[in-house]
Amino acid sequence: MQKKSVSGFFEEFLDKESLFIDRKALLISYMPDTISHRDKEIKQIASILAPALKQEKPSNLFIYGNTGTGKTLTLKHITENMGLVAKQKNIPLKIIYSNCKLKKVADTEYRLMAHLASFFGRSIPSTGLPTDEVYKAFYDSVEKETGIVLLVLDEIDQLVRKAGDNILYNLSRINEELKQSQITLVGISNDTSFMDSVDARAKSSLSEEDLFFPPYNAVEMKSILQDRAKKAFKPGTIKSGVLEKCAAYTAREHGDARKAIELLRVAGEIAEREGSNTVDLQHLDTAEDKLEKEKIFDVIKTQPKQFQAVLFSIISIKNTNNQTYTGEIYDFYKKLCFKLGLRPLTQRRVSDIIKEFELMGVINTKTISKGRYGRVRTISLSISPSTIPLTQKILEEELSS
DNA sequence: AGGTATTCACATGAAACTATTCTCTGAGTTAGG
DNA sequence: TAACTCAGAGAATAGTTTCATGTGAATACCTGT
Repeated sequence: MQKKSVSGFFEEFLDKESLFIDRKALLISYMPDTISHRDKEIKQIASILAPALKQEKPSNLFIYGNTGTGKTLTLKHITENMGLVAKQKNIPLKIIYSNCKLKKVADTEYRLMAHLASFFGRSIPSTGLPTDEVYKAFYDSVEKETGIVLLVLDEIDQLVRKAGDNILYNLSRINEELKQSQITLVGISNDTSFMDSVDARAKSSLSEEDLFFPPYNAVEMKSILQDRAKKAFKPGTIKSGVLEKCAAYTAREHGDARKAIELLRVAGEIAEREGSNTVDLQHLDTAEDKLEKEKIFDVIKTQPKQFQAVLFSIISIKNTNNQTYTGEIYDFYKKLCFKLGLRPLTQRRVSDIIKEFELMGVINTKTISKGRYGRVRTISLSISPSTIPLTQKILEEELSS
């Protein structure tokens, strides 16, 4: 009996037509062949980098723009093409792409250099060597390369924030010493004001050209979504209004196309699981909800206990009143630690943890001055109210385990 | 009334410390010739 | 004597603590009218 119903389920599953033609087109890793609404930027970047094909060193380039504005995609597109041309015409051109945000890969000076050296076939231990040794290894291998080296550092702001701006300075100085080859640095940054914080010396030697990627507006976003949807879904499966809403929602936030596409994918998956043969607005709403929950649960599960305790404190206080301050949270947190037998951290540290939660997008903070009554950081949750009780419950479980 | 000075409650920064992970080096040990 | 083992020195990193300094505006306190 049971067996039959299960096999029936599978048969039905196979019979059921999928909504997707190609789900891959909605994944973050997907590389479309053409990039829409970035013609101007593509042309500019290409003309800046083109000298590399003539064995002349292109200017260093910095690209700014919010997440999901197509910076990385555009640059990958261009460098891939350049690499192809170079290969065809036998031009020595080495393109290195490195994402500085990846933990344990390239997020410190040492690791970045080690990672870069690994592109030249040098393997460097993850620790134990002095940093200048690693620099030398990288320098040596670049020197052997003889030609132009295009060094693309994605999310370079993360690296500089963590490791200081002398990395930029050092990198720019390597060029002066290189005889056989030259490095061109292409930095990609999500933080628009990032260059302001960089040391003037490094800035003058590095930031020779820069380019800003504006966020997509709702119209552009819609056309991007349409392109992707055409590739990913069968014709006619998307109800009218879905793409519009998806575009409007994300354009309002930050013009983050990545998020819009992910939203669309999840909506599609939900619709398919429900056995619906169209994706409609209701699926989009569910998807939005689901993504938010996933984000928060992911944060909770991956953070250490101290972080969980702080978040739990924030949520617990938020339940009773709407505005909280660091001090109030810290008091609650200390009591909580006592109850849990946890050694409480200093307020200084908790203050940082709260800031990190903001970066993760779980809370919103704003520092305001209340005059005589001090300067405080007001904290509010950026989770939708419906998720809060569940979040609290999960936190409680995590903490007591 | 108008202007300065204080003061609160943290925020923010810098440096130093702790613990852990990893490499490298050289002394001591072992086994085979 | 060559190969092996193993402790100790040195590095990098994450996560924190300690100490120091900064901050914005509501109040307190003057001052001269």
